[in-house]
Amino acid sequence: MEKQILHVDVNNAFLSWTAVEMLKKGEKIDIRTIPSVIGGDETRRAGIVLAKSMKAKECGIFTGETLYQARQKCPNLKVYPGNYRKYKEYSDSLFKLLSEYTDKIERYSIDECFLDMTEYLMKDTLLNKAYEISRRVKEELGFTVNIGVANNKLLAKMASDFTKPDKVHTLFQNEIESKMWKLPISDLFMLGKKTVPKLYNMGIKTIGDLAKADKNKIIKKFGKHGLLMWEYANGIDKSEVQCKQEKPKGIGNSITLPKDINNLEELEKILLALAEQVTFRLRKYDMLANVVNVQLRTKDFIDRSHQGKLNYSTSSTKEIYSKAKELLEQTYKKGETIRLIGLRVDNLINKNEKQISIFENIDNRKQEKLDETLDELKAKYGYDFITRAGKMDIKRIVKLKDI
DNA sequence: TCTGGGGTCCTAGGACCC
DNA sequence: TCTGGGGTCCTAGGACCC
Repeated sequence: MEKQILHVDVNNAFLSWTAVEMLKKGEKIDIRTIPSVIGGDETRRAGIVLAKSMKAKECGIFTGETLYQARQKCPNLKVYPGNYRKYKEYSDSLFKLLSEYTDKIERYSIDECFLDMTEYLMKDTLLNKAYEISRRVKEELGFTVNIGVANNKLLAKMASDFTKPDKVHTLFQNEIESKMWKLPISDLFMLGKKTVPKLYNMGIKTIGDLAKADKNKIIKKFGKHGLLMWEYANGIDKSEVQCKQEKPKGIGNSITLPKDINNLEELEKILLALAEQVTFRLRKYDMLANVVNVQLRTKDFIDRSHQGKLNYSTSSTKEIYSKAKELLEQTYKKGETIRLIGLRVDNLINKNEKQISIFENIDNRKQEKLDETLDELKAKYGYDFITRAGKMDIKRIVKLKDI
């Protein structure tokens, strides 16, 4: 039986949600109606466009570009900061509303959901449900969504991306040719800025060109990714809506430093703060890791990373930090000027799947216990309550974000 | 005050083993 | 002495997504 899929995508999510929040607080101007963007913090050297209004888009502003460039394009642009805690609340409210329609729902990102409606349609049509959802979200939550209606996830996602805002679009099998094949290749999901020029060089400019291209030739040139893009161009996607919230495969935190750093000692201090954040999140999932990865970005935007394996899995701040420090020393070249530092842990397992390792430091167990106790205090009194000695100065550098 | 942060998956090449 | 070759694990880096 054919699947009945909806893809719900919030229009200009961060900007819309900020607009709704401001209106609630008595603001007269709806920032959705003026040239405006949500931007990162320029004083922290994170000044990029995170979301834009339609008016800002008309000026040629795009997500990801610098606020500096955005202002050049639109001198009267209004820039507002983001509020992730609030965004999570709005995201939750949307998810709650959508959950009334089906249990088979996948939270694809903070502002996108896939709904498998196959078993939940009764006498109504998929399209009617889409219109109902669209209307209810607008009336009850105050922001608009685009909804894609199709028989698989890929086509639903492509459909929700057609014209915006506040639209419902279908993309059924018999509409692929008329609605999708005429689109430029860059509009296809999973075709990024590196692949598009390569296809152009092969004379493939539209999604239709790719769909009609020789499958084996595409596979030969692009490997596995080639097969995927050829299938997508033909509207083929067998993937299921993933209802259950999957455990993460890895957890990482990174920070663009407010000022470039060119010595190991200062980097180590930041690394410790990152280790505390990363392992705190790891323990919250009741998981352990045994791969540690340290990333550096130089002032010239050159990225370099080193990873290493532990002989056992752990969530201990001390153990992870100790390995991370070792990796940092391998990665950092003396005197080099660093813009960003990041720490990730990978190869995660559930805490209860842990095997006893002969390599494990007995101290590790005690450390994990200590960490747990500290976590409980953090949960009770707030993340900032517990601080390691000598960490206060780092606090001003690494702003602890929503955890 | 020009370029975020959090993820997933894939690939190429080296080490190592038989 | 004419330098195999398959399999696995590991690492660094890249491409893509929101």
